[in-house]
Amino acid sequence: MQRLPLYLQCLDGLAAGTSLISSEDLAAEAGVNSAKVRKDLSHLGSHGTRGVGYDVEHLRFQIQTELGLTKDRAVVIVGLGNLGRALANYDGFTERGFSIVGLFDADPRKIGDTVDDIEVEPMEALPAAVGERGAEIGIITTPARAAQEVASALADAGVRSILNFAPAVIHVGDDVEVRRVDLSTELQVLSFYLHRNE
Amino acid sequence: MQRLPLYLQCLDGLAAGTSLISSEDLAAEAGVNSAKVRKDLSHLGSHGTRGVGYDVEHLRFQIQTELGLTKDRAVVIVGLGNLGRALANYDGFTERGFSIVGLFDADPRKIGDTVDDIEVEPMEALPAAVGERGAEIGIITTPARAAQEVASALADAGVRSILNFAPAVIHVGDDVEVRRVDLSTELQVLSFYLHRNE
DNA sequence: ACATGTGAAGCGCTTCACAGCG
DNA sequence: CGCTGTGAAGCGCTTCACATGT
Repeated sequence: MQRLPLYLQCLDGLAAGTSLISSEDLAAEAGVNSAKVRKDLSHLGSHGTRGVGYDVEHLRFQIQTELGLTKDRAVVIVGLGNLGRALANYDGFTERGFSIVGLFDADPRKIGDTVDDIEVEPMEALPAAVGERGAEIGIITTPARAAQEVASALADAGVRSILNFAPAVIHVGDDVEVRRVDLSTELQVLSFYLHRNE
Repeated sequence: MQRLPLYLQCLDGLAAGTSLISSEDLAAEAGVNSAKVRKDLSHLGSHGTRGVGYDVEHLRFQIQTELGLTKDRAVVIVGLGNLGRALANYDGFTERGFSIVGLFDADPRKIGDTVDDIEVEPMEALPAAVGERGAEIGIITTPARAAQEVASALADAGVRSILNFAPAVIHVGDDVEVRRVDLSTELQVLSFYLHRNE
């Protein structure tokens, strides 16, 4: 089901006039097999029209519903180095229904800075802020050494989903979903493919 | 083989004195099954010692060799918005043997800016720069609408691996490896899990 | 005794191929 | 006639379990 956001992105990239799309065309756009597309979409009870294809607008709505994108999600970011600041300013989040409701950093010199009109708060303010503002997702953009402590703090505060950009593996309870995005890992995988063809 | 960078990261995170590690311990650290670790490591002819475990330093060397991390890789970044600038400044790249050899942007106002001591050049300079500086990897941090054009330009210039942060699906020839990192997609997947438990 | 390395079984995802429907 | 929806086959990854080696 990790492909649904990909499909959504493909639908967004379609020419403005397109109101119908076949599984074949969507598959080509997404770079996957068309049977896979049909199976994925059938899982959401998506009734396309046989002989015609899928209604783009309806499909978009169904995917958004399945992903729980119909309501806004409150997000906090911990660690306002270059990456944290870039994410705080990233329009793509707000455009897709993710509201940033808090920025936190352990460095006293950064407290009080404003990034994207939001004030940076100290770590001590995190637990209360998460509860009061209903934050469900935490983004970690700290150095590796701070990542585990921050993850635990987020989990304790009630955050149930963590997106970890720190180059460290973090461990939390089973009730918290963690996704790891490591920039160096991505380059290393590319390096592997380059190396393979040498 | 996408797990090798993860293992490498776990090895980096180990306490300083640790010179031996069992598949069980490494698996726990990485959050995977221990049989998987052994199978992965056996694929690189990694001879651990039965009854003892793996030599951490030797293992690290073997993984780095397998990933082709023994030589530096030259990287160019296209698109110097917030994210591009954050990546240009990201120490993790240089620490792991990836050298940034060029920064490019289509916006004339950004040309000549320096980011991390590197000057931003216009898109027209890309083809020659990639060839002269031996760039093998291109990072795309442009808006979605520019991503395809930039990807094609990179491929034409001779780049064989692309890391795409733009929220768009790009299409290139089979001789170019593309990895997609979409920040919104990550949040959408987390949203799905949140939604699932509601 | 203990941990690796690995056949073999298991499992889920992917792909095929076609029946069913518009 | 065209495209969806889906059983069934295929395929690769994961996991088990144990023989092997130190």
